Amino acid sequence: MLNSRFAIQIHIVSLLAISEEYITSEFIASSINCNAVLVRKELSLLKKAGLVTTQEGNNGGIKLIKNPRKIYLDELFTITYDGAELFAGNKNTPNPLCTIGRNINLMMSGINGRVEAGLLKELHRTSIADLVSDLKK
Amino acid sequence: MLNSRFAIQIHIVSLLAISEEYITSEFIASSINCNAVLVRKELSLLKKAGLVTTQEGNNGGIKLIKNPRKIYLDELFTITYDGAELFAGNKNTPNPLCTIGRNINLMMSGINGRVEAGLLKELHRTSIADLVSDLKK
DNA sequence: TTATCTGTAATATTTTTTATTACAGTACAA
DNA sequence: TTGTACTGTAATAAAAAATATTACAGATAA
Repeated sequence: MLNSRFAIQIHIVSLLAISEEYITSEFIASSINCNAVLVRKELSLLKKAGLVTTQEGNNGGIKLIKNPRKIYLDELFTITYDGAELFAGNKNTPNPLCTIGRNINLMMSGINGRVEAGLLKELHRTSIADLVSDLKK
Repeated sequence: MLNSRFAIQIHIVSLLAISEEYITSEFIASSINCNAVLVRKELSLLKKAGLVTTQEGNNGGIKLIKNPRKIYLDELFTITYDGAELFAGNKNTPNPLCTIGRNINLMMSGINGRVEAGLLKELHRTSIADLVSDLKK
């Protein structure tokens, strides 16, 4: 199973999408039920990507600045795992004296590429607005 | 990143596909460069799924019994991660008092379902025969 | 000027993954 | 019929990754 970062980002952005004003990272963390530092780390990436803005100091917090209709899940996925080669698997160096050992990393990298491209295409079909409108029905 | 089980299965089956006779789990493990017990665990699943046969005792080992042209990567993926909800992420129980907290698990489960279906479709486009014929070119 | 935020680093804890050890069961071959 | 070389699997240990905690500097509103 993947780590929870992608799920955390979706949670964060969904929560922001239904919130009118600034909400705090502690509030978000208590909704997710995880540590607020994890939330702030993801927020840092979301901010860098231009999805949210933050207000430091008293009564500060986080606010969504990108239209949730235009936030597709592939964007979040890319923000989370960019360049990670999620499906390539093994980190051990395979035996170069074996035909498969010599080639497996390239094979896996190819598989990873095709799979990831398909994945992003699928994720692009759903926006945060879709997700939160579903739950309002 | 995912664990290495999917990569290990692909490695195992590819190696078997280019081998004429029985090969041992130790030999496979040395090509992958991982512990032989991990290999045997995957082999146990591959055997259950009817892809390989094993011969115990001296001079024994493992042999492929399914045509590598008919072994598509989605089959291996399913054998490896069946029912794991790979993309659903977080295991913590989210806050049921929050609208998003109440709904996130269902949302993620839906996303997981769509993504996984697309993934399997993509993986079905590549067979083990494709993989090993590529590397022979 | 105090209380409440963000931002981030450093560290600790927990969980997952991988490796190791051990040994019973099988079968070939001398 | 006995030694050797396999599979199969359980139990445990070690390593790595994920998550949580603590700490504190900097910002800002009241």
